[in-house]
Amino acid sequence: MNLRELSTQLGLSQTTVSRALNGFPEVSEETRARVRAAAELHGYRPSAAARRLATGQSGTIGLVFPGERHMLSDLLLTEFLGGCVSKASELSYDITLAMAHGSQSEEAVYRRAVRNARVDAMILSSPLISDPRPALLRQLGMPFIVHGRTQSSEPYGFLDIDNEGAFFSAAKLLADLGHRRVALLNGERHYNFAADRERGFRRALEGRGIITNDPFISAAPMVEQTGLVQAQRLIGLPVSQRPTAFLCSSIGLAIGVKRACAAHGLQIGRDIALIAHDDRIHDMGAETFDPPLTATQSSIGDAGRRLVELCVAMLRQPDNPLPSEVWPADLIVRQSTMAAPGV
Amino acid sequence: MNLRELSTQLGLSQTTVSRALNGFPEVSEETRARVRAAAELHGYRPSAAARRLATGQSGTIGLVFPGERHMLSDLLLTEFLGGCVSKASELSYDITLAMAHGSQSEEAVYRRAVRNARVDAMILSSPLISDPRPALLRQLGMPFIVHGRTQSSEPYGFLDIDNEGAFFSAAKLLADLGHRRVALLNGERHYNFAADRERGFRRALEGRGIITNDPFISAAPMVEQTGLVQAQRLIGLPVSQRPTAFLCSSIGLAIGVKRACAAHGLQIGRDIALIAHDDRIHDMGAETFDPPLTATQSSIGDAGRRLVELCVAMLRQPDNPLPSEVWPADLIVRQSTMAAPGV
DNA sequence: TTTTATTTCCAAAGCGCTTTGAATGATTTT
DNA sequence: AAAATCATTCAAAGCGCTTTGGAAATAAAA
Repeated sequence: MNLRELSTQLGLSQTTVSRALNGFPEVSEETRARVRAAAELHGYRPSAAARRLATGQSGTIGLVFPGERHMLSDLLLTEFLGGCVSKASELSYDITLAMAHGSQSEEAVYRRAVRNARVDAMILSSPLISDPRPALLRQLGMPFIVHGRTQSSEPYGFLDIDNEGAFFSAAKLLADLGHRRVALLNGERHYNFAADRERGFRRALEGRGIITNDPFISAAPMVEQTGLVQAQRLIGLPVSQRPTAFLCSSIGLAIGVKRACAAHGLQIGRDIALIAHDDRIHDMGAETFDPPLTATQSSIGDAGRRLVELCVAMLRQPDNPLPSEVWPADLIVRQSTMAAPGV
Repeated sequence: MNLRELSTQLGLSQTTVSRALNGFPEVSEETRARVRAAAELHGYRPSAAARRLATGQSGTIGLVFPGERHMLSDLLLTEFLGGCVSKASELSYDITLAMAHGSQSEEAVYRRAVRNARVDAMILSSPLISDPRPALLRQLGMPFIVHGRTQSSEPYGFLDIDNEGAFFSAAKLLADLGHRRVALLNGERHYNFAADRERGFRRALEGRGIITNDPFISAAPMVEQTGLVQAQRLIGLPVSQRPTAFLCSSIGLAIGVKRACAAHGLQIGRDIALIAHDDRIHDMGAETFDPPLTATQSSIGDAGRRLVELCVAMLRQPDNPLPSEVWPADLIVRQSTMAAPGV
């Protein structure tokens, strides 16, 4: 059942039926109701393909799959994707994934996506401090929104969490608890979020005479293995020099830290204080950690949902100012933090 | 630059240009070359939307995001998705994700996907032993291919690995090594792959007087936590009754088993034999396990790639017989297996 | 009553491609 | 030389929707 059939059925023109169905004002409520009823009755569904051709909109948002892994570590990716897809479904948008393949550069992926015009907009994730993608997409005329922020002179829409503030609060808590040697297990340095977190960390501790030397800061993929290795290295230091507290950029890292502690007979929350950022990954909640983990938290799934929402809003009202949301990441104090030994 | 412009440029009809570009035989090689050159020169890209409308094909393959988590555990999902997307890119197909949202049943998701006709075909993953989806999609007239198999009387295309054979070989190896108490840590029972694996396991051990009692078989989400809990339970048994070997359906489970062993001072490859199925997840290779893990292996990423390939082939040649590929999962013996104690 | 808005609806022109059915000219065959 | 065959090319009809620019009918204003 297509539009023509439906309209002849109703004795109306395609124009009127189309407008009735799409909520245009210049059609009387009475006929609108009639049209709606008939559409419902005959199970009429407009053809996505025809609409796309006519409007030039594809009803699709693109997402580039990270080529190198642990770029967005896998668990984060799934959770984020889940959020995007679920909100997109609600708004009857599609999410399509692209990926750099073979020898193709990532830039080529974006160029191809734009050329083929199969997506109306793109979501950029894991932006680097200095990321070429916003400039590229703007130049190509493809609308986009960034999950996170980047150092860029040109304007762009984004949704980010307050990484600096979160890590400032967390580090400050540790300082207030009397910790004087605090380690930061962070993500890789070229990511903007990692830089923000380190800045918050330093701002809270510096000027208090608290050591924030390089050996106490790691910047590496945020996986358990990294946490284990780095914590082992730090715990292996002489007792008077080793950190009494760890601040981790992910729960995965925290798991590694815990294992390293266990291997040394140290208990989290008694011998070592531990705070991690909690992205609210399914089945990896800070509250189910043992002991329950003090954490800065912000749901990456919700971020995905909201990004899609913002993206669609951008497409529908292109004249609105670009979105720029910064979500707080509240510090939830649980049992993994305690006063520094000897305080 | 669209087809009309290009064709007037060339002094040819749209028909000829279209056919030249799409490799139809009834156009001379000379004009084909001319057309190609001109298209290249002007950077002509056919409009996906127009093509979709004209052909009724969307150039898109759909994948339904598992609503409940650990259905396809997250890491597997990412790896699988990565494979699908990478091959789809090569074939210039798109992958779009759908998802059950809110109160919607999963069936509704499929129905909606079909109604909206935004995908040409779908890939079904993680089929249950008795799965309603193949019947549903066939009835709705949506082409599909299954990653795995299911108990179904009606025909369907699929790509699966030889789960039964793999677990038969693995269990047989353990038996040959003299193990008499072997535990199976499997995925949840309603999944077809889990049933296949259990069957292979039993076939290898039964009739050899080897215990395959229920207490030695677990069927639960294939995550580390499950491995830890189940192994702790089993290792907690009196020494004369506890298993001397574990067969795991995933490396995640194996990690849990190893942790349980470590807690009991048991060493994999010396005190306890361990074999796991290795889906070749990035950064989780059996060969980097400590000790290197004896494993049945088959890349889930490659499976994703191949499924897309088969799917596209199905669409292009609808008259070909339905694909039915079963990949072997070779048993690679490494250092985690040894003769049973006292043999 | 005539004029002017206002509301409601319509015909027709795209959107850019594929594909059917036919025409043209060149080549063979009779 | 006429008829038949083949290799190329083309004009035109969709695909199913949106949207422009009126037109008809009704209501309000003069």
